[in-house]
Amino acid sequence: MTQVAQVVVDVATRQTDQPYDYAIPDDLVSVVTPGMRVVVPFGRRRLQGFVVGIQDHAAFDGKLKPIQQVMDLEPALDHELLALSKWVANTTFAFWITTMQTMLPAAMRAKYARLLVRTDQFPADDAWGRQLFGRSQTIPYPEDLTAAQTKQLRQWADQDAVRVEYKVKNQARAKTRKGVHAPTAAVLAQVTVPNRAKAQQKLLTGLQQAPFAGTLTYAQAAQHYDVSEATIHTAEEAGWLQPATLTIRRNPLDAQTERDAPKSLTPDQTAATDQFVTAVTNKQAHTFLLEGVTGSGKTEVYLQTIQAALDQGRTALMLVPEIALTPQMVHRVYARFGTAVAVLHSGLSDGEKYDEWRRIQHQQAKIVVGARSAVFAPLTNIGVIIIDEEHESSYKQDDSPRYHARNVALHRAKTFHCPVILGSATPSLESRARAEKGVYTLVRLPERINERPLPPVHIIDMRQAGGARVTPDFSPELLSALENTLAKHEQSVLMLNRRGYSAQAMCRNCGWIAKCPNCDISLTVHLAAHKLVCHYCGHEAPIPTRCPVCHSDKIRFFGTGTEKIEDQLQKLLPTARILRMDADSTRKKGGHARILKAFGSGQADILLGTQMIAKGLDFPTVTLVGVINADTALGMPDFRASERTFQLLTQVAGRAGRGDKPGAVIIQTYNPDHYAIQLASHQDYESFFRREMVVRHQGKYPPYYYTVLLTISAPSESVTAQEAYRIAGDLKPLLSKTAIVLGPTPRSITRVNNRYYYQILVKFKKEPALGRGLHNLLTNSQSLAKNHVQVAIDFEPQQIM
DNA sequence: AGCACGCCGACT
DNA sequence: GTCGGCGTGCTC
Repeated sequence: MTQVAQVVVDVATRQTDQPYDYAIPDDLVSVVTPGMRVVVPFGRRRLQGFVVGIQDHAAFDGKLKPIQQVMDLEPALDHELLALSKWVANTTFAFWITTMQTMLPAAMRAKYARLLVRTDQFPADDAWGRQLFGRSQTIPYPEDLTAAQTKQLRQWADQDAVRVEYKVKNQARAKTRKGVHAPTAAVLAQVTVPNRAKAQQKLLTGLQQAPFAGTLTYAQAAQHYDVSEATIHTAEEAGWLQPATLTIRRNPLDAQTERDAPKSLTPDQTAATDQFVTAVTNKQAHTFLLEGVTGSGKTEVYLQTIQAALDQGRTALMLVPEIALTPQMVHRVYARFGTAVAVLHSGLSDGEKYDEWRRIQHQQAKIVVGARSAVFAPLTNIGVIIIDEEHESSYKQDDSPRYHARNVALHRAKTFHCPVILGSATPSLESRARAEKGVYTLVRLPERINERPLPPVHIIDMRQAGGARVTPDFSPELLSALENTLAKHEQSVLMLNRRGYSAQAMCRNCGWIAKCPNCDISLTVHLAAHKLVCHYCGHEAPIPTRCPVCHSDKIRFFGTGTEKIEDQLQKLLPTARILRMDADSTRKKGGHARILKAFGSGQADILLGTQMIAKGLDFPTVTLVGVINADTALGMPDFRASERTFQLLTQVAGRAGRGDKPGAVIIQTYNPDHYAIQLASHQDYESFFRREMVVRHQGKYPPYYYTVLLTISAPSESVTAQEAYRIAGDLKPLLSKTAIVLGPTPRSITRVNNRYYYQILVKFKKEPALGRGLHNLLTNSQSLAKNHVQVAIDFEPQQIM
């Protein structure tokens, strides 16, 4: 009886998004397991694929090709993750292969090499052929061949003089070090070393007096016995130490971290922890919404709940926004749980991520802390899942697979029968509304632990301040507050809401504006690099000295970029040391942490930056927080604009005066009466929630309605529009009367990278047939592929623009 | 995604 | 007459 494996192949297209049947060779029958990565022939290529099932009969009635090799000794995805990958693919309209790849560390994603091999038929006298191959039998397939060369190769291929081979490479490799096994006393007793070999003798007596167990690396052994690594090597050559290969963890975290003990809890914290622990113990797949202001001690509640899960022999998963995954935060978890913690964040190299992933898979790590993708950590027996700052939009991935970590967490929790804790000072409306309906249990931590009052918040009306303003961007109030803070040798943080406010180059004479040739958007001026950059496609151009239209030399810059604000500020406060933190200054690896560290150690007086400084920043030394333009987000045509503004301002306001000195917050705005700004200044989440719910109800938006955004794009605008209308037309008959279809409309920036984008937004309450319908619509649509049309489906999009 | 098969314009 | 353009269709 032949065994047949169903394999999903590494080709992410709609046509190939299905399992293919492969014969399992006899010698692999006992090895091949669902969840394993295998190499299979596909057409004339060789590809990586995932085994998703094993059967004794093929559904395919052609000749089956055999699996070529297995890439794993144990399945890369266990049963739970395999099923989860299928579920995520279905619910996010992604390809199955894409969701499976997403679950693995980057180092485990296949790399393909195309090789050219010459046979003994290969003509020895051909000049180009000799140059091409040199002495090698196999070479990488040559790039950029001329037409004549391609033809020559094809001819040789026909004559069996050359053949093309495909190789699947697995880059994942544990890092190893040379080491030695512990020798037995019996072996040591028999060793003789010459008298003059002082180092050897020292090592030998050392080993006899203080033997070690297991294995040590060369370096460890050398240090331990105070000899050189060469001495260890010599002993190994002499044969009385046995060589060993040790797997090294690339990311050895500060092993010296001092362990801390659980802190005593306030009555509120105790009540919350008790509820969570009960749910862990009773294996309830229940969701809690932990609503607690900044400084109310949510983290301690998390840590003690995790401890309870560990005590019951279970594991824990804790998600944190990437930006909040700071060394301080990570340190806190280590201090409590030591090496049982694995951390997954973007600062790790691929190799380090792979090591952490393996530690989790091998159950050496019981607690996983990480950003969005850590929700797929290969934990088994999960006892609790925590999502901190649950309102953060970064939990939703904005390219395929467009999953929301919160939804994935809820699904895994059901599988493991464990509770989910969603924590936030400003919960998303979706979550807070579910708590209102009793779907989630609302748990509150209303008080700050040290009862430190919230800093006073001043709202500056920038419409009024017009005449008095020192510069267009600084009100007198903000400037004098900055001066005072500087005089007191205290630190300030200034936030600039950059969206839509980047510096542009314009001709004062004719009004010409530098635009991107590939996108419908103006280029942004980067003074430091002295060039124009498109933030959408990355196109770069030099800053012109003369206008290309009227040839005048009156090119000026306008708009408010962080760079420009920094210049203004430096002129206004010549003695201030200003540190700028934005996408440009943090691009390099670790740039973010480096800037924060410099500021934390007092190397600057003012930290100027974009939204990223509102989050993951915790410096007790900061006494003034200024927001230069609070309301740029409010002008966005997005129903979440108010929610975002409220969350951001509430968060920023919580940053001032965390230490002993009182703080102050100054918010400059053109909408001083807007409820999001008013309520944020009072940190009044509950009122904001009630108010915003009314708005959402009237607008038929989440949480009252679900949304699905279809984005249709193609290189031709007419094709894009035509397909968008066709899709909208096909969609409407599938929907009930309560559903609303908006669009198609061109996206606000219609052309990006020479593709045109149209959108359709569907709002609905309950459409059981919609998911299936959308799938069918795309699978059956032949015209799409033909016209290079791409359709992206985003369930519950975070950005609608 | 690749890769091949297949049917129409500018070259040896 | 052939080379080669990229439209169309398949990969277990």
